[in-house]
Amino acid sequence: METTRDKLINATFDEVFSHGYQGASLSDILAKAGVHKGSMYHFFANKKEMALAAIEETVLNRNIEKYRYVETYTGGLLEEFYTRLRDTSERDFKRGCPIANIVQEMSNIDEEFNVLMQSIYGEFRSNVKAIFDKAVTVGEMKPCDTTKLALFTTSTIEGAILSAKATGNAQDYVDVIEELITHIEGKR
Amino acid sequence: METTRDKLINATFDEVFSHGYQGASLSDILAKAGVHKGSMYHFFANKKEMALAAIEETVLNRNIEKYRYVETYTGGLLEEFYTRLRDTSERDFKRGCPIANIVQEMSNIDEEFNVLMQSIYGEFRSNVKAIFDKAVTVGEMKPCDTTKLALFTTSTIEGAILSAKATGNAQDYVDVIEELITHIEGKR
DNA sequence: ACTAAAATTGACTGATTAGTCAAGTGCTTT
DNA sequence: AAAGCACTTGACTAATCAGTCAATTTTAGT
Repeated sequence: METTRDKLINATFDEVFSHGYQGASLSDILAKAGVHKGSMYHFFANKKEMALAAIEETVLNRNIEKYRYVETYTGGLLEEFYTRLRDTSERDFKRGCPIANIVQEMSNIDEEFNVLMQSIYGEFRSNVKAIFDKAVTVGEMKPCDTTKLALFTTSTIEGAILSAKATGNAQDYVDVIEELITHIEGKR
Repeated sequence: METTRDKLINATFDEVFSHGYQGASLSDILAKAGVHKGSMYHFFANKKEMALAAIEETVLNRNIEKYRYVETYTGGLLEEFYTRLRDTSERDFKRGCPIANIVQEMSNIDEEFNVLMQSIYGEFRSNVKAIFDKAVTVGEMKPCDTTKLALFTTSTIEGAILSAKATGNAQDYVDVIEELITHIEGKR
């Protein structure tokens, strides 16, 4: 069952993803969630705390499943990584990447957002690094500076999503990803 | 001499760069510019038109100089491109890339912003493509799909700036750029 | 069934928002 | 010097913003 708090978290994440934090209207969130203002202030101190909770919890939940395969998978780890990278079915190129959006909008404005996004972004990077590290361990890849490769990979992925958002053309994402994969393959 | 309109354009660009379009306060812009509200509405129909003008004109002015070297330069074009890429002295990693910021914030919200950013982003890409094209022409680089290489390059640059903004570490930008240059060098 | 706590309701506040406008200033042209 | 136009001034409006709160209902524990 979706509790009142869940409704608020989901509506907030969606609204912030669409309009940014500053552009997110509290009344719109409440209308979307079907929750009254007083109820919201019962669960959250203010708009900011609710938004921070929405981002943290939503991203956390998604990532738990997203990178589970790395631990269980034994063979063809990089291929699996590529396949997931190529998969555009769950990407929303109109809205872009929720993490990147918030980083761009809030990192230099608000310290609490900055801290949260630093942690989320760092986690993203270390998840990718873990894939490369494992690929090296199991012999799928020659030893290399996986920290820098993960930084390069995550940066390029975010850039690819941005390009597709800027042009309105999902193919841009695909093209960048293919070139990125070629680059990573050069390390084998 | 800095006209009233110039003051408004500059203050608007700076304020939008810092706080985003939606987060930009008209009163703050006016205070920063030292211009009264009525004056502003004499030059611009509304906040949005002023912001669009500020972005377009500022970016236009900067790009006119930024890529002039491509036409005049004859030898070591790629090296010059790398040097400029490596130069972080004019980058503001706290605020990130003004273009990317606006794309992220506004492309999916407002059609006028979308059109403008699509044009600016397209120009960025074709400027980079022109460098690779010329490099191929003068024999600095083997013939290749310069359209896709330019897409990859611009995407990765934007991703690099985002990474540095997310972590607050300018070195991230430098590291990504070095890997990017290595990748481009592979095409020679 | 009774009590207490948790959750909900919705009207209200004060601040801030973008935008309007009538009156006034000052430069330019004749 | 007179007229006309570009520009400036700052008070004003209406809407929206986040946030408050006392009263009420619902739920849970005994």
